[in-house]
Amino acid sequence: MRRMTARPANAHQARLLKLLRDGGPNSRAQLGDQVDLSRSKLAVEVDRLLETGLAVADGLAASRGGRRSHNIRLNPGLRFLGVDIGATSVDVAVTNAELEILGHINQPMDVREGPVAVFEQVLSMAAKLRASGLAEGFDGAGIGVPGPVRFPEGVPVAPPIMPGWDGFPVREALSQDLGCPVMVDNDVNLMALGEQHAGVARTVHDFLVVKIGTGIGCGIVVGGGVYRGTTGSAGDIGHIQAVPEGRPCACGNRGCLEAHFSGAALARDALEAAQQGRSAELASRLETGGALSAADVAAAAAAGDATALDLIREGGNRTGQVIAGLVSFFNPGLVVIGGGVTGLGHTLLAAIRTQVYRQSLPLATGNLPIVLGELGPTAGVIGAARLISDHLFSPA
Amino acid sequence: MRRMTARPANAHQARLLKLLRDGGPNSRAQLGDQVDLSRSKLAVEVDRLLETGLAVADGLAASRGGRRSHNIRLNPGLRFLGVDIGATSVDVAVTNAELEILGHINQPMDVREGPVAVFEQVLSMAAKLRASGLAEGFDGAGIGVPGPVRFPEGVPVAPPIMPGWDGFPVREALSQDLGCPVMVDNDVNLMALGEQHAGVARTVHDFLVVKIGTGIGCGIVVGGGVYRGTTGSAGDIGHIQAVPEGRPCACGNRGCLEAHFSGAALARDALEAAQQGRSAELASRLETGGALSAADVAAAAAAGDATALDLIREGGNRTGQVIAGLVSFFNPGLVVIGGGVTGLGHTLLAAIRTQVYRQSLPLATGNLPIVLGELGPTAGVIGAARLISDHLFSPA
DNA sequence: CGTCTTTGTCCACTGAGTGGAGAAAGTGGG
DNA sequence: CCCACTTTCTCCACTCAGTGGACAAAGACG
Repeated sequence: MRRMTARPANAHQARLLKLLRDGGPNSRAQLGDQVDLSRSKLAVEVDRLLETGLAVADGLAASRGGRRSHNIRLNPGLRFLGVDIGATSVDVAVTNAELEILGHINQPMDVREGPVAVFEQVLSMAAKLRASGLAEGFDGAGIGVPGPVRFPEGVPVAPPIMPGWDGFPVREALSQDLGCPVMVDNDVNLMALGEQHAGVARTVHDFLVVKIGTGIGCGIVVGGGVYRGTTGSAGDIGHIQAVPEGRPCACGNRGCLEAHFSGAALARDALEAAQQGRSAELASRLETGGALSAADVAAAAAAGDATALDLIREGGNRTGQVIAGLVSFFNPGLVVIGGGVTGLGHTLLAAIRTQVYRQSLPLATGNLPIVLGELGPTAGVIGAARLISDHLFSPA
Repeated sequence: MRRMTARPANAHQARLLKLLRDGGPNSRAQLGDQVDLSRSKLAVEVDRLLETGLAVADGLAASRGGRRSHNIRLNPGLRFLGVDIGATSVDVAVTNAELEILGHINQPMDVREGPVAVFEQVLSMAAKLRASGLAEGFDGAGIGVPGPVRFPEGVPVAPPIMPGWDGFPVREALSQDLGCPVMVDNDVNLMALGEQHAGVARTVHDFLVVKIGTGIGCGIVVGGGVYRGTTGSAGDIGHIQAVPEGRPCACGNRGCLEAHFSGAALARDALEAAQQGRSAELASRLETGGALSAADVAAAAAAGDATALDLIREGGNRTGQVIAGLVSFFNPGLVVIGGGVTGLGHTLLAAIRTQVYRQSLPLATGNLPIVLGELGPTAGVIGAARLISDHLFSPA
């Protein structure tokens, strides 16, 4: 199939494309109910979408008791590639134009191997998805990387955990390799977009997404759009001081949140506890696996291990303290907790909630849900697809 | 003079009004250079503004070497009232349509006396300004109050330092009393608007304004617009924990920034230092004045008093620590420090800068100016005028 | 005094969008 | 089965904001 190169010619068409993306197949009449255009105008714009191939007619619509109407849907052959590059693994997924995941692969990987090696792997994963018959090509791709990005250019800037990526033209390079438009963003921002599109944040306009993985980051959504800050580093909360004169951090300061609680810090703490004999559960896991990770702590906690539970609670308190500050400052309508450490589940959530509800003022917390993300590991790739579709479904 | 009741009929007129407000008198041709409209269309819209009396012709424009052009300016009879209600004083000012201050009064007052008493005072101050010939009436008024506001309705919600104001229909009541449209906002947001309109933040789109007065608050500007949060309490950073297990705060928690550094806290600390004999300078000032305020500490510091300097430095450190967190999170393009405590000047600023530059990541601080506000006590009233003018200069 | 430039005015034309008339295609009651 | 009613689609004349070119007015400059 030849890839789509058409773009909406005006704001009306862009609007319609987004409605079709978010609401699935719709009849002309249903579309008309949502866009406030005269039927004539609507018909013209829909016809143009059909002509350009962006949308197609698709059978009869459910009857509402009158002349039968044909459904319009986005071209079912459209394919987006969503790539979520984490610190230690990559997710690659294919979606259709409605951003439904058709295929999803996750592989371990180390970002520090540099962009060339990583992209080789990403491309081979994309090729595998294509080979399995899910796509004959991609109409666009969204990429998330674990560090700040100069968004307009799609270039990582001074990323702490991925040296070697600084200034690498990710967008340019991938666009070349894949032969389609590419957008690049911070992984946390994409997670926020994902939860906004298909997760818990569908109806909220101002919210925060805190991702606790190898590091800690925060996606900020203001007025329905991702806020990236002046230099693209907004949401970089891992290096907010959580403990005065606390542990030394890789960034050179002491007491950073990330140094006290994150996937990496948690694994270190667990190892120490196991070695010092403070937890039989963790020690036995260490012996079995040869190493400990956040997942081991989660399992130990689930098994009722007191030390593991303490580690989670203490980390939750620290995180909650920082989030409480952000809540006072930002007054969001929702806080979403996500990332690899989400496996710690409700113990973690309870600790965070306790801190936030205790430390922030009632006006800010009164109606503030603090919840776990709904999409788990797919949030990033859905957000990536959403990013590129937002771009492609806007007037050129 | 009869008050203006006209409003711009469309977005073009609104745009023109704002250009005239921000750029002063302009010829039709100069306006044309800025709005990207055909000369014909521009002429039509300008004529309508002249017809409705919102703008007037005003002499000949400076020649650019061709047919001479008449200047257009906003009606010089338009008057806005800016009111900035602080915890312990009120500022009331009259501006013209270009938001230049024509008259400004400041009086001490206690917000806790409640809205009725305060408004009585505000109205009498407004009457005094009117009586002095500066205005025959007001075309609109902006009001800032020291607490969170449900912005669309112009009603304070759960304001900690002004009990008795909760739910009071400020906008409604003042609109009745003054006989003109009124908009209400948090005082810090107005300060941000003021610095954006006429101060240090004219060219920045994302910035923070930290106001250190009786309490501590923060104005947040995102994409050129004030961000108010879900319930209007965004920027309420006074109750972020700055010192773990620190001083008890009126809010019920311990270690809040406001409990450790603010006009009120500083005065308490100074009093203690004077009574304990740790500062001869402060003690003598206490004896002379009978009480101590932030201004006394500023004076003592200027005189070289070590204890006063320490108080300022320690407060600056605390504040800087909190701001460092906000900078990491928000990645602003500028941080403005303002409020009553600004008198502490560069000692304070240096302490804050040190903390922020040390604790936040280079990417966020690399090009981040941290400066004192430019407008001092007029920032609030200018922001108030700006608020109502933005409202009135938008299509109805 | 004539030429060039800037500014203001007029007007025919374009193109997006509207809203009503009517046809097409369904539902449901008698 | 027929008829009244509803929903959907299509067509078309009409409105209206806005454009851009022609021309006039008014100055600068050599």
